[in-house]
Amino acid sequence: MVSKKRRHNGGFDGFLSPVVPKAPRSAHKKSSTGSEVCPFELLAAVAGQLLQESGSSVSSTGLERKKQITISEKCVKKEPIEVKINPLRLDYLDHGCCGESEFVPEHSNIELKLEPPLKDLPQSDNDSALEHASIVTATDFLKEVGANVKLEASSDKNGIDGDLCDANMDTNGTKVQTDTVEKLSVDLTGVKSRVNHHQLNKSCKNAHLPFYSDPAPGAYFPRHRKNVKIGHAVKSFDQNRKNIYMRERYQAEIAAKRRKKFHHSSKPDYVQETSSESISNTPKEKAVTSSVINHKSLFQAKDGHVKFSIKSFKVPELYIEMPETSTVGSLKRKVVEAVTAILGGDLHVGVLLQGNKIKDDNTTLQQTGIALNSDTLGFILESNLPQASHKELTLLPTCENHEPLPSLPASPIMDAGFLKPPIDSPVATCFNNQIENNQENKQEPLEVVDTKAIVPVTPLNPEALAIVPLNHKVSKKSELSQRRTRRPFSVSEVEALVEAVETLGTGRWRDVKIRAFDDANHRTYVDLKDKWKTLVHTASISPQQRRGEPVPQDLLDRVLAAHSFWYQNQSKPHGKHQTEPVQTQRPVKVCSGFEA
DNA sequence: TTTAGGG
DNA sequence: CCCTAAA
Repeated sequence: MVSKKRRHNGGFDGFLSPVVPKAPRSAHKKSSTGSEVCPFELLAAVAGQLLQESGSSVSSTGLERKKQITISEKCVKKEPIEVKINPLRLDYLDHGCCGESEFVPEHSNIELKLEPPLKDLPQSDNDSALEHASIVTATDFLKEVGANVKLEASSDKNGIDGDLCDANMDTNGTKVQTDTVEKLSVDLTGVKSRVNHHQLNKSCKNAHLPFYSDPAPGAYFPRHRKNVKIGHAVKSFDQNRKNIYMRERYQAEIAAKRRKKFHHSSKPDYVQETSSESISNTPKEKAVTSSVINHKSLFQAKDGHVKFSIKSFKVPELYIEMPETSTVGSLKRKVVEAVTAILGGDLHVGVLLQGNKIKDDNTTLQQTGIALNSDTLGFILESNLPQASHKELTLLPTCENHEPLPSLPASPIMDAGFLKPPIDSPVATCFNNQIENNQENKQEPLEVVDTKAIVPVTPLNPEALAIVPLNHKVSKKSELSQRRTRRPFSVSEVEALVEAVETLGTGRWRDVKIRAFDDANHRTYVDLKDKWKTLVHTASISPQQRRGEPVPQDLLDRVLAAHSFWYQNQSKPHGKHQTEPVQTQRPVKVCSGFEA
């Protein structure tokens, strides 16, 4: 590093300033390295201890567990263990008991995610430990909600369906409902386990999410305020599947950051995004690219009104043809393009009931039976087909449900990934927020859907179409989550940059931007700063090592001169008139491959 | 939001 | 280009 910096000044015969170390303005250099602990180790440790505790007695306190988990989260920045729960209470529905295939309105969401690096991780030493780890997380999570959770771990994979619902009541008499069937997948290097959260029906007083079969008695985690049994089964799944990641906050941050990137852009690209996706029972799509996102729709019926909460849409079938020699990256782009093309235009939504598309837009919800077949209701995005059309939206108006949905997660963010629900049927409907975020996947992570963004639109007037604009954004959204396309600086841009830096210096990128790239929305001051950095580097290496469009040597010379000059006169923003002596002193070299 | 640097 | 700690 040091040598690198010196190099910048070295080799330049113009102004050789004594290498005055620039006062680091930021000290983030190594802040977060080294001390981190392998997430896996943490998991294993935590799990191990828990196992012990649970095995020996019920003495371990929730606090202890929590603490440990907290620690791991802290240490493992990149592979956080996120747990989130969104308890909701509904008073309208009274389901009998929950069969797995039964669709149950979503009252709460339990989301859990373990995201260990699939690779690079030391082989886990103890499968069960890992498995427990995941359970623990869930437990902890539930605990926070004030629920008493009992978990039984099982290593067998069947038994997933059992009585999922016993009701549950916390000691405080608070009902905990988890009608959301959650599927959790955890891939722990070699250990593949899957955790399933089953629905807890509110109607039931005691919700039990039992862990089916369990060879390990020690896998019991009592000691919580409420009783919730969560079924757990170990299963293997393909590598692409990643874990569900749930921390809203985390994602929100990321999303926010993403947006930041475009703050210079004249258009509000980051506006809203909706996600594309669909709901359950739509006929299976086999398109290679079909990015089926998890869909899940909340369906509520109450006093003559119907509420819909669409969390995701299924993207229409897409066909993409590419030569075998195409790169995965190109495939991804292709998919994005295809999806964008569909979403880019006017938005059309198709309503599916029991797999059949409802074409008569004038039919009432009541007539279609939607109110009674909520579990087979689905929505699908459609391309600009003549037939489809906004009419479909009238559907919403019909239901007149203005009421904001209860407690929908503020930002149910989910990434669409390539996730093939093991069961591709109605049951899938119950899965909630499954997230697949695997870069290796060819599936393009479609943006998440914010239920709130959609649902509110319900109104009975053209307003509904107001969503359309959002959708436009949607298409951009997918772009947002991507790396900006590379746009090499042209020689003229370089020249403008050099010119600006010569006069403004190297510590006022904002000004440089305004001065020379004010109209170039795609060039942020950070970009300019970066470009300058590369220019300095380029200028200090031999021409043979340079790549890309060659930059005139004279420009590079000016770069070095300016760099040198400002380097020694660093932090002298004021001298408004500091002519760049650089120019003057600049050794006019004719290009040549000197350098060194 | 900007700056400054590492990735 | 991206990501982010600092300022």
